[in-house]
Amino acid sequence: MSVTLKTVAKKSGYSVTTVSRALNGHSDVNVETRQKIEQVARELHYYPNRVAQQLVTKKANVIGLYSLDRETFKNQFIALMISGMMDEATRHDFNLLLFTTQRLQTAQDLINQCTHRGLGGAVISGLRIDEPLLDDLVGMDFPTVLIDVPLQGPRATYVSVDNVLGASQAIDHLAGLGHRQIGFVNGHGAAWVSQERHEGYQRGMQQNGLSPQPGYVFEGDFSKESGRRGAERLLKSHPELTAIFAASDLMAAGVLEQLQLMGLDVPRDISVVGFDDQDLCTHVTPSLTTIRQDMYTFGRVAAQELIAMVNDADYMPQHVDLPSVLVPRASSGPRRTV
Amino acid sequence: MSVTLKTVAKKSGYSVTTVSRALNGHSDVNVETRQKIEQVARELHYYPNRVAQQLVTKKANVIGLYSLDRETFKNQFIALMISGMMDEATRHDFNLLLFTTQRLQTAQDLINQCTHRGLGGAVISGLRIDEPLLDDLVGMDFPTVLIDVPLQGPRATYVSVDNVLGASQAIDHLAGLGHRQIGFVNGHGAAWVSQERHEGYQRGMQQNGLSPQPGYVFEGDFSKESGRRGAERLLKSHPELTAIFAASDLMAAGVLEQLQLMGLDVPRDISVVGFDDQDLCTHVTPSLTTIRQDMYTFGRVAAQELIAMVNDADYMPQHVDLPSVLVPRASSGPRRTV
DNA sequence: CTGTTAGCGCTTTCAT
DNA sequence: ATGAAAGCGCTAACAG
Repeated sequence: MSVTLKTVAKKSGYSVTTVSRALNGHSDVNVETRQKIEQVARELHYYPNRVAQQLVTKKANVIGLYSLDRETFKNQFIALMISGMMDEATRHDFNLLLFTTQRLQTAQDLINQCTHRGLGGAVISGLRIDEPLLDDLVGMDFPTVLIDVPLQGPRATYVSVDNVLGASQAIDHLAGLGHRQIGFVNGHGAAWVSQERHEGYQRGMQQNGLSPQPGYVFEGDFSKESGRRGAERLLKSHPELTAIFAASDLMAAGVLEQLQLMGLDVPRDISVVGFDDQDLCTHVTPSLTTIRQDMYTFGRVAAQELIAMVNDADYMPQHVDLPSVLVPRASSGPRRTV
Repeated sequence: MSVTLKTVAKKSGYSVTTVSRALNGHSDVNVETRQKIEQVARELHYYPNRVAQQLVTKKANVIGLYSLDRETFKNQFIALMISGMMDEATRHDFNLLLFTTQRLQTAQDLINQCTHRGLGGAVISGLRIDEPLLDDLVGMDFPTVLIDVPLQGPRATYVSVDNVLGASQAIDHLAGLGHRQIGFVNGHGAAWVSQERHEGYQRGMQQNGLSPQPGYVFEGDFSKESGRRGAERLLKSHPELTAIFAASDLMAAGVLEQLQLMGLDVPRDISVVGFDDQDLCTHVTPSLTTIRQDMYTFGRVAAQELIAMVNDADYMPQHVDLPSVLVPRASSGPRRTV
């Protein structure tokens, strides 16, 4: 049937053990022997059975990705992250398994599910801040990397940008253009990044000598529709606003749409800044100024940390704050001089 | 260490064999015995070791996705497809493994790589029409489902929309609006869909009594930039055009941008229709009329066919033509009456 | 340097 | 209805 170590052993005249060692590059094999064996293996199109390998070594060259928030699957966010993870996994000869579980039960169940499938560790994205499982995860002896949720432990870490900084960069940019009344359309509170960006908004305002009024803040849910509602609501109650910062590009696109519907010109009448730097920034009119976070690198770094943990039980995982950078485009401009 | 069948056997007082059968729902186990065993298993938080299971049964409840064209990873296309595959896989208790291999060697190597990793079958997306491996794939005894590449065999099939029809729908729509000079910005020729959509364009023109001039066709590469170039080139040589059909939304977005740059009003001066119905259709201004294909369903159907093949060696895979539907939006309108 | 032996965790004849 | 034994394909001591 399929060609196994035994087949190669028989054909080459060596024992299974020797063949195994030869093929795995152990040093205690005669050079000629190795060459002969490799030759035979090639002729036979031998591929090691990873399943059997895994069973005995208990080394799982597989990492998993739990993408909990199905909605994010619709945007580039997750696709780029997967792409980054795949690249990094390939580099280390790891495979990437995708999980669809919408809701994670207990940490222990998660870990069982993983280990018994031969997973060495998992990246978890889209976890809500109020998830009880979160606390349990720290103590467990199973490598995890969270995306955009703060968690640090001997076998757990997270990757994100400094969202406080990112948001304040947006405010700095707007303040630098002369804006003083700046509204904020935030994502929903169950996301850690929302809390952080909110703080960044406040801090940014204060740093620029502006007073962040509570009424300037609208809590959306990262959807485009909520961006529209946010813009409408904010401007209705605070017509003095000359700029709006949205916590995601998609919401910013909604803001843009609503403003134009209301007959306002962006950026002449009012400026808009988003967050993420997805492709849609260049599709909308005017093109969207935003705070860029590189999701591809998120994926790479997450996979990198995870694989390091899987490969070395003593590896101390590092939290990585990726850079957030302002990308100025056409949607932000100097404050309208009344 | 971890809890295995043996652990459950010991604790329950039965043999490993019986425990295995009980847990796998075999009928030759006393009801009480089963209940006791299940009870113990639950207490112990027992999870079967899938790796060991796989090794012995050789049944791999894992399907793979080869996404060959890294570029498509950046758009929703692949993300939605993965989402659909994940849902379908979960329904059947299958897992989804992602492969990053950019280039596939021979069909045999592909199959070896898969089977030795415990893959039951694979979905392949982004395969070029000139790939030599394509022909070999038909004869192999390894379940494959291709995306947008025609291939039919006892263990292989493909899913796509009827691209000829889809493209002709676009032309019908434009012709119905009175357009007679319709340009076509196509994707690169290495994609099967390009050939099909080109034919659909031609057929659509003929069906509407219009003569498709070769000069009305521009070959792009699915990128936004190529859409811009296409629009520029076509209009420079054929200013009589009153409509442009692009073989992807992204290219259509480029077309839109270029037209506006040239001072043309869409749809008053010229109409634009895209293909895919990605989110960007509603982000651009004016919103983009397009031919919708549901990538989520692509994924579901692909996984479904694949899993059917994996589970049943006699299953005759079906080619599935998903519907393509015209989604009218603001970028297409009646022909300008000169 | 090479081979023998054991065993990873599970399923599956084959007895009982 | 239950258990003993063999083996999936591989690696890892341990001898020699």
